Amino acid sequence: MTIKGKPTSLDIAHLAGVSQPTVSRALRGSPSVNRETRERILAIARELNYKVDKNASNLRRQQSGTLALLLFEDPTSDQSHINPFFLPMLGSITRACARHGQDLLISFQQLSDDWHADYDDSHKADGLILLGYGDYLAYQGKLRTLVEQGTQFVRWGAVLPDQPGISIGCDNAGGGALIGEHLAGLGHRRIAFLGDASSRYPEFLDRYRGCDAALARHGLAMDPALQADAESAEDSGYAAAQTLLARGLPFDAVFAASDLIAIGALRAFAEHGLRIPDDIALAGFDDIPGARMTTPALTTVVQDTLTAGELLVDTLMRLITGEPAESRRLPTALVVRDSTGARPL
Amino acid sequence: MTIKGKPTSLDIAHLAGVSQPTVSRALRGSPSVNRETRERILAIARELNYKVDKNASNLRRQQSGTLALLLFEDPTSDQSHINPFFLPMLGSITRACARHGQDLLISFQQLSDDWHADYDDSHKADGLILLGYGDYLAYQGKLRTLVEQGTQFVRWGAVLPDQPGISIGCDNAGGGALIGEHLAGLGHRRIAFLGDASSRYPEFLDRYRGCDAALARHGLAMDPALQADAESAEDSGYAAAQTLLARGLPFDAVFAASDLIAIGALRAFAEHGLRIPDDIALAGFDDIPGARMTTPALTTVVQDTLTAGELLVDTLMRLITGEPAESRRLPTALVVRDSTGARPL
DNA sequence: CTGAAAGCGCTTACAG
DNA sequence: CTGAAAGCGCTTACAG
Repeated sequence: MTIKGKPTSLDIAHLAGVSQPTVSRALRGSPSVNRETRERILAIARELNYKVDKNASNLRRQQSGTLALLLFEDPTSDQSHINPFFLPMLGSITRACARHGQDLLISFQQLSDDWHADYDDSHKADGLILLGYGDYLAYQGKLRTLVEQGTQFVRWGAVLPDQPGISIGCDNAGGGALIGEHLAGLGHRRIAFLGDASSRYPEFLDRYRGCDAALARHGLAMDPALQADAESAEDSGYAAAQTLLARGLPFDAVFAASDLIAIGALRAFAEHGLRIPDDIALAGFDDIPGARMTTPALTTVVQDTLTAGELLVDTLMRLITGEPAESRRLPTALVVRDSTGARPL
Repeated sequence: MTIKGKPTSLDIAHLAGVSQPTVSRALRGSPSVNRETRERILAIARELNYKVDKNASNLRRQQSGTLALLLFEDPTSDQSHINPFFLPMLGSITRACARHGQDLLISFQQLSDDWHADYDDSHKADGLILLGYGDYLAYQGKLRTLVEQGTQFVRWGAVLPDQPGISIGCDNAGGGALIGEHLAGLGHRRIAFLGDASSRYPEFLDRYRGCDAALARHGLAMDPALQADAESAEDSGYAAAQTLLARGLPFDAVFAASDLIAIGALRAFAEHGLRIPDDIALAGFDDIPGARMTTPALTTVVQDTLTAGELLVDTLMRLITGEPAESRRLPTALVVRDSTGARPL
């Protein structure tokens, strides 16, 4: 018997001398199929290299077996730039999906797009993973829409009390405290902050506050006059450092809200003849791959992106299957390198 | 009329007072639908936030409307590492897919997996994009299987004459020549090569040969005794540099087959007290984001990854729609930084 | 220009 | 343990 095109379960049924539904049951491991029958069917399926047609299966079961990953690009950066911080996360997300037998659709979005009403409605995905640094207020409304629509989603970002949906994030305040403790311990007093420390950027805000809290334990405090807005991009960090320098206020250390910002600031300081860490100590956040390669290498805070990716997928699957799920904060750790002058160069 | 769950085309048909097939035609912009009717239907669809069910549509049309991106991970590196070189390409691929109205499934694979028989057979994707540095011989057989199965695919990598399927790659020989010309022009004579320069790694081999050809124009040649195997990973580059140094042969410049290899080599040289570029000039290939951040910053060859991503998708779509398509080599350019000492530090 | 009919390849009650 | 039947939501000839 020759089969034109890809084999279907009906082809296998004919070859095995059973009905098509029996093939379906055998393939899905239903216990109500006779062992011999099942084995015969499986053997034939293997030989024909049969694969269940996902479209038919999904249509019938009214689910998609796929998750969608929406990566929000920084609208300011040129389109070739994806925050390298998300790279290892991407890896662990795809692996976690594979473990759950889910396919992963990936899509890059602008915060302004109407991504909130596509994947779910068209049955392309059972749930959404939202990834990206960005202006929180700009998309909070869309998150609310997702909740109203009953769309299942998890988001990487700051874990806030009043927030729509479930978020997985790192302990930003704790990470900020690590930096504050480190800098204060090195004897620095006037610590500048590069990054938007407002409720628009809650992750940065938490890092700022955490740092401030740590300083308080040393009788110090962050000075709002030493804060300059920046979003997580090199150019933005460069500009923020320029802004800070232009103010002419003294400072002896800088906490950049992300490594990308720190790298931009490094360039600005170099252009002004400022030596890091001799003149100014500089710390970042994220521990992106490039953080070890800068000169001097960046002191920073590492987040457990591998666990984060897995948790994101696991949590979304729980949501989809109706199991209880909750937001989570993951621990952070300090990575001391040369840019804070804590170890001999 | 209240609709339970997501609206279907039948819901819209009822509301519009037409048959369900007419709704389908109107939605797909069929010219044979009366303008008024179409507009009425579209208005209702918009209001209900109706989206065509992909599973049903794909099942009926016997296609998937999605492309699958298979990213091959370096089996030696720990699982958190994706070659950063592919990051901008990933971005341009997803954007190109969106332009073509295709969804993008992403999956990380080991070369050893049997990815060659899954996406296509289960109708999950209409075509495959294969991305990754790796041992070519290890998967050439699988490429052949894909061709035999009639699976549509494009691959990023060396463009070779006798190769199964279609490849998009950069002009590796041309890029290698740029490095050879640059190093010879700076007066270097004994140029080592870090990278597997065999037919297992045809991209590296082309870079090696291109460099050799450029040297020939200066009365020089690559010396096989100064070549050490490495695959594209930092650790592998570190090890290769150690191997090279252990041979005790003199050399004044090093061409690393990729930036990752160069970065590993940088570490090895530093440990041996060798200064770059004073003692040894070092050049890489790829211009990954980290290449500007090393100390000294890496001289390297940049590939047009943005165009590459687009071309990969465009070519695959041509294959799927049965239009003529062919392999292509994209131009490269030299990026001179500090590691070859060509400009004052 | 529109409708009635068929069918894509599955899964899942329902009988037996 | 297995089969006959229905149906998931579309698209596409085929009539009219």
